[in-house]
Amino acid sequence: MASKSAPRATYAEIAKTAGVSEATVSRVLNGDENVHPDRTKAVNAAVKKLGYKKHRAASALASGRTGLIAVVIDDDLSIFADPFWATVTSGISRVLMENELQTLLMVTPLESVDGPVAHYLMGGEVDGAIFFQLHKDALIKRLRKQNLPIVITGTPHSRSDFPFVDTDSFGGAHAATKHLFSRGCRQVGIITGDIDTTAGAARLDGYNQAYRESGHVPSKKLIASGDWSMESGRAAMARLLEKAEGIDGVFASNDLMAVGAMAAIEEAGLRVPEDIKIIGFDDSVVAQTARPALTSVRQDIVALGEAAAELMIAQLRGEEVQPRILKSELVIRETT
Amino acid sequence: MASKSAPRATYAEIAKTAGVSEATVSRVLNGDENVHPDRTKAVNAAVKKLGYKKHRAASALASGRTGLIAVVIDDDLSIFADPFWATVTSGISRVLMENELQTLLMVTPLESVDGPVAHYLMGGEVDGAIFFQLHKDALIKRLRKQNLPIVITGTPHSRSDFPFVDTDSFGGAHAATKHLFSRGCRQVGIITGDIDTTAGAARLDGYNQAYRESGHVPSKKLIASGDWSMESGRAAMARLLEKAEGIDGVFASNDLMAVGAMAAIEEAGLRVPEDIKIIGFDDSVVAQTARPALTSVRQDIVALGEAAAELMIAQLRGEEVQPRILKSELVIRETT
DNA sequence: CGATTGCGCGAAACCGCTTTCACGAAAAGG
DNA sequence: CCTTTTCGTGAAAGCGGTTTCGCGCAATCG
Repeated sequence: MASKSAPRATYAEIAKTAGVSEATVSRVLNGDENVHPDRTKAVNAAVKKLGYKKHRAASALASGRTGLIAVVIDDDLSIFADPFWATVTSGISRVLMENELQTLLMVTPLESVDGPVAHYLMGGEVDGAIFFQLHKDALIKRLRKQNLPIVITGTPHSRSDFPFVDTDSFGGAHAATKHLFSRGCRQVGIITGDIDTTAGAARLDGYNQAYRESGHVPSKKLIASGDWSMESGRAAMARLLEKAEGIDGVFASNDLMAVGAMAAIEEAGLRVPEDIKIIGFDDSVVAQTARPALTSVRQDIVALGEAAAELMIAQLRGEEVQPRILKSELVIRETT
Repeated sequence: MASKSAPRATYAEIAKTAGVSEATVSRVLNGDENVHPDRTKAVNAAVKKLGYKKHRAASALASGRTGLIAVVIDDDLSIFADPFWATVTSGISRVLMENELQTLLMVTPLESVDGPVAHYLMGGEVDGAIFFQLHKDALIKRLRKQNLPIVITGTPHSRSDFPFVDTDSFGGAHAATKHLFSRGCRQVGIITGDIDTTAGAARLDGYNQAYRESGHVPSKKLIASGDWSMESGRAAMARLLEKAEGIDGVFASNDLMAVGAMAAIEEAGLRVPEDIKIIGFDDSVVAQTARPALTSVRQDIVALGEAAAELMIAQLRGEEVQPRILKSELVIRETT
């Protein structure tokens, strides 16, 4: 199909022009210490002169290392439309590239432990896999058993020792809630995300903790559950307005729900932030485009991706790795 | 590193259990017609029995086909945070996977014609490349010359015969502008995107065309330029309000600028849609979260990705391909 | 100073699949 | 019935690196 205009250089040529054996070329190109400096120099010179680039497939075949890291999004397409994941991915990609690794993107529900993706991952086609939005971890366990380096983005449900990276949801929610109190709110409600997700649960925990520290007890009436969507935020806020009289502050577990809540408040004839103050989570575009602009908990999403990639690379090097939790930060705008 | 618990099956074993030669196994597995049905059956049975999966690297080395398609985003990380590109990518990924191809993601500025990415692409590491957000096409031309199948997402600047896919920007802008007139607007302005981009120019053209069809001539005062950002939309709208008295409708070339414009209108003490009607482009999340909810031109972004992948696959098959322009559609909400 | 150790290096096997080549058998032609 | 094609097939030569193995040589030891 693709005819190569410039027939790429091979070890054979490098070996010849450098006056060494192919074995030595390989040693130099793979950073083997035990090569005489002179030869190393000769090889490097030949490499540069010939504009040599290693042939991945050949290298992979011989060494078993493909130089490919899969980024697996265990969901259908829609999830990837969330800028969050795209941003994480770009962070991953950058770090991987710097380390001579390529990012293989797989957006697909991981139905079964032996679906096509599973086979792909277990078939040694990649050197490691980074998971987003993991639903069940049966597959992961299998992969782990095969010594496939794994990193999970987001806190996994099971208490297993999977390497993972995540934002400090608890801390962010805690800070947000505290900020609402410090701004004079007395009755602070929360709109939770899907409680089955670890992030949803952690944000609720952070809220509860901050509430207790303020010396009060959060009434059940102040807690309304959503599912991360704008519409669910609007509905949850409507319920709060009805049940929790005197509510004057709301921590929404993500920006989309916060915007929904703002709509509900407006519909009820109240004003943000005068009557009710609002904080979101994620500091996404919608936080910035909302009017009034939404105070939100920012996570450094690119850094999250970078951390994931770094954890992967550490594993590839055979190092032991610890989960990494990234700090979050409150960005104060006009809704508080 | 990764010790394989189950040492994968090879052609040798399949050949033995099927009672044929490795060559025949290869033929069957690659869809060669000239194999006796009996042997084909035997091979397929053996494959299933042994749970065989082809070893990509080996296959790639021998055949020169890697099964990898690069998705190259010629920009820094930030661009990928735009849900637009992520969504396109997910569409691409889905179609590629269905065709046994994998998506290799490369997010990086394509500085030069012989940067690392360029070499990577020219080095036969991938079977094809799909480009986003292409800045200059020197590299593309080179790749094309090497017979590397290429697809560009978005309309390329040069009139070259690159296969590309795009949304009908002209048509969308045209429909949006017409809609504003039909809603009773008399003085319809436009906030353009970056005019140097083909999309920016096409949207302006569509606006002009619709204006002329309405029997009027668009005054220069009604045209303000932005750069796709919310802030630029706000500034552009402020200028329009100042210069173009009587303006009662605005087509913003994307949603972000539309939202910025709405903010400016509100700041000026006017109301949307009563005083000024607004239409955006993209139908992104912000269009849905804006209050009032923004009327916008929707493009089927996933389909755009799918079309890109299909064009790639067609080229891989050696077929001639035509550019593909996808229809856009007006989604009417509360701002018109 | 002979024996042992260790270092640097090349020969060659190998990774798993693809593809060319040539050969025997069956089909077609005379 | 014999020759010429056609068809199906296996043997074997790669594809381009990596890695094991063992050899010569110099440094170290007793």
